Amino acid sequence: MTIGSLAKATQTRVETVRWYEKVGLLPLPARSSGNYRLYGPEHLRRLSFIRRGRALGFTVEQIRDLLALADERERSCGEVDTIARAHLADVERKLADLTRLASELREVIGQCGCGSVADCRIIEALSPLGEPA
Amino acid sequence: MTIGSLAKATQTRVETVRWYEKVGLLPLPARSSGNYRLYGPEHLRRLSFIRRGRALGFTVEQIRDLLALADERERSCGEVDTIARAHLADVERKLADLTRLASELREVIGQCGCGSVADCRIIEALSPLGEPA
DNA sequence: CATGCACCTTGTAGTCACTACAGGGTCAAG
DNA sequence: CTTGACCCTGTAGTGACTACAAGGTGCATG
Repeated sequence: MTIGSLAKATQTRVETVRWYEKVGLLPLPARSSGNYRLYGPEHLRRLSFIRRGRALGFTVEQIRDLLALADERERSCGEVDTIARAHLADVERKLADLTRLASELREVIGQCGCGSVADCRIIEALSPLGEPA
Repeated sequence: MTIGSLAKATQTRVETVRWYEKVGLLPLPARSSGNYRLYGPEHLRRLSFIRRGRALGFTVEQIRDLLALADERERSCGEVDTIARAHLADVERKLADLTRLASELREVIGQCGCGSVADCRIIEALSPLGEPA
């Protein structure tokens, strides 16, 4: 399959596929007589793995590690577990931050009577030292 | 005050203060005889505004808009409200995404019996088409 | 056979909000 | 007079792509 079909099959942009190749996540594919990249089912599997990992929020470096581990099939799964748990902890931290942030924002917005900027509560809330300008 | 004191007072890095100046969020300060930047209370107020906005997750562009609006004090506060509500909607979307993601991750991790990679559920969960490698 | 069009190629530069130097200058204390 | 903390400008790097520019390939249609 060409890069276009591979991209479509994995919901990826063509440029992104080439970028994964450049940073070494995808192995170099065969080339056609006209120098087009030609991919097989192996590439499709690997790219699917990468995309699923990205959708779960793993960084490219984490995915690189996971791919390397996945290739050593007899090895213990402990490191995989460690990476995944570290990532979950990260996500949970972000979740807590965002939750706090959303409630602060809701509070700020709720106070806006939508009069003039001079007595806008939102602007005031952003200016802890007094009026701006 | 010098850039260092301003930075300390607003919990900002010196480089970041200079960067805000470069992108036009902070007005050019006076200079000392030795070419040091010299800031007054006006700069402190403005930088506090910027930092509080960033802490609430507004983008630099949104803050630029908010600052411009804050300077027109007789204007209606509607646009400020619009920006803030758009941002809240954004945050709530991210929150929903992260929540879904965390529960997916927890599920994947929960299934890991920590045997060998060959039958690791985490790796399997990342490979929707079958085994990787 | 020529033309058009979709697709492919390489390479470079841009995004966002900083961060990290390198290579120097300034200032106050000891 | 030297040390050390601070300051200056400018450039390059971060992550994970995205967006071209300038050109080549492959196939269908006239």
